[in-house]
Amino acid sequence: MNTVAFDFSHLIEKLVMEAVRTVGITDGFNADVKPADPRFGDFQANGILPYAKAQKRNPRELATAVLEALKKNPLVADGSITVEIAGPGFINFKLQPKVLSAWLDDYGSMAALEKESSKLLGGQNIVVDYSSPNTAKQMHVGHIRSTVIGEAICRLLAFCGANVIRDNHIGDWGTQFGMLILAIKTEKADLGKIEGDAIAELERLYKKGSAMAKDNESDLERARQELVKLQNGDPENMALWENINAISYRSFDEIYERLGVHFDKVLGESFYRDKVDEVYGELTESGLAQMSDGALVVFHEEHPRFNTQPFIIRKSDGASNYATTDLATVLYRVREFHPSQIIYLTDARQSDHFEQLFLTVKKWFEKKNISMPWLRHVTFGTILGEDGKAIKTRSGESVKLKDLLSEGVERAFRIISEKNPDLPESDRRQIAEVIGVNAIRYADLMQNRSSDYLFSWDKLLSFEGNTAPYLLYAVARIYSIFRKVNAVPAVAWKAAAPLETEQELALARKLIEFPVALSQSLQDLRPHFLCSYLYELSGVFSTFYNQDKVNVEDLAVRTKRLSLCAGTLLVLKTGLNVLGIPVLERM
RNA sequence: GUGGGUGUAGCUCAGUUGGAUAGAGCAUCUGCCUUCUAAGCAGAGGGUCGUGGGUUCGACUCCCGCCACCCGCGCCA
Repeated sequence: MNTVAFDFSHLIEKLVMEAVRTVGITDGFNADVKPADPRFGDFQANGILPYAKAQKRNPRELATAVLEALKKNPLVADGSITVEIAGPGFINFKLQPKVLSAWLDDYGSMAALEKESSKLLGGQNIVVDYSSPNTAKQMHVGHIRSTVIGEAICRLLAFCGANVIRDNHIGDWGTQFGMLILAIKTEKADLGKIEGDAIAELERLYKKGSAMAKDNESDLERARQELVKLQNGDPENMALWENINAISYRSFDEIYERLGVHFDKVLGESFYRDKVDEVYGELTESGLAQMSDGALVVFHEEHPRFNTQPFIIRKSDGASNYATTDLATVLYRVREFHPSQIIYLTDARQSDHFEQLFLTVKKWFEKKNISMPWLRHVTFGTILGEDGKAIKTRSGESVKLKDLLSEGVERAFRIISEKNPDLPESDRRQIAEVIGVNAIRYADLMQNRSSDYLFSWDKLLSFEGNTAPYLLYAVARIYSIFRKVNAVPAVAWKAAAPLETEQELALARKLIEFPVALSQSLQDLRPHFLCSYLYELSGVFSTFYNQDKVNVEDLAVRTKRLSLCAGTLLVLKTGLNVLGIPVLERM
């Protein structure tokens, strides 16, 4: 049985709202509770000021009235929470040490944290469409964001109680196959007998086919023919296509394995190829789509741009495109998974496409009386090269994801070997794998996803400051403490001395903010809020670690500090797990 | 042309939706390893928040104008 609230900002908001009601305010009031600067308290309610302004009342007087009402609340009356007014009318709240330790006791296990957090989304089905590489090409640095941010969002949603369907919408049915098959046939390449890196060989063949088609009109025509044959189910080309996909999937899985990413559904665009006729039919029949220059398109009359900028759902040559399969995919997902939300992770350049898609689906579903899930386009910025321009897929210069990960692991291995030469090499290799891969992952997660970022080896592989190694280091030091005292990490607040030192209190106060950071990340699906929180928590822990020795003679003090360590470990582990990052017991 | 994004310390970035003295990391400088892992800790310097107006008790945050860069805009995904 829990003795204190999980999310104190909610609790305090409730207190304020109750107090406000007793002074006669019934509506139009927003408590606006947020974590406070430690100088002022643990939380602050700023809502008095805007309300007083709107009502033309004196904020200080109003705050005083609310304060008097707050004092009647049992938690304030018994001294668990102290309240005061500051400045023009801020209300500051400070939690007493016993309340902090009560929280740490109530929520001292991952199960307890997850149980509370899962109330946020309570079992709704959410489809997340992320990663989505194209077959016949290697995953490159540009795929990091969708994959890593997408995975973190899936884990965040799942931790907050959603039933997440991870769907990798592979690009396996595009125009690239005509040129690729052309090159394969020209070289008489045997896909079953490629030596070495098969996916790299496919990529070479694709580039060759692409160059052939570009230089020579008849080759371009041949490529088109190969594509048509494939789309008509020609056995030879189908066999090639299946082989190409098998090779591609193997290379994707290598990356996903390293990143710990596992999909529930891997339905490529090809999966929808027999479902597009229904889309043409329904959109035409319902009057949403019309012919224009030989193509089937959707205009949105009420929209200032999409009234003239078409959403092309069938090309003039009769072939389907991205828009078609996306429409068919929404319908399939709604029928199959009954989601409350469908979330797409792609870079921001596709905003128009998704806006048009969502508008079209909305009207389509209204006509067909299908309930509309919340369609969300979660965008992220572009990864830029040194020249400030987007790293291009076909430039041949793009950094392969595989190489990036290997470089990260290599660098990590050198550092570990230098810092900790006594560890056996196999241990150092394992540790390096976790640190290298997750330094890269974290570098992507820790910044606000909407901005572009400059690709730089040093940045992605940095091991200092706000990085995964810093967080993992804090975790490793906690494990080390428990090894030293020969105990397993667990909280034991009943036997602990009261929280006392500045560092102990600062750490406890940081720990109880976990639910706030979690909700903040969830609200806009921005993992960087959680990263910032975990980084700050690690910083507060490091200060505590340097100031307050844990392994001391006084048993009650030692128990308290060990409990703080266990609590910190728990929150770090849980938070990192939400981000998709495993922890290490030593490094 | 039009729509969107970005602009905060030398560099790379945060800034919880209008709150209290704008914060980190890197780089520079000063201290701290016989004591639980120094990938760490304590501290110093470094800012006209692109720019000009406006709104108000209060603006990096909201509104308007301007500048710079990036991206999208009919058969790629």
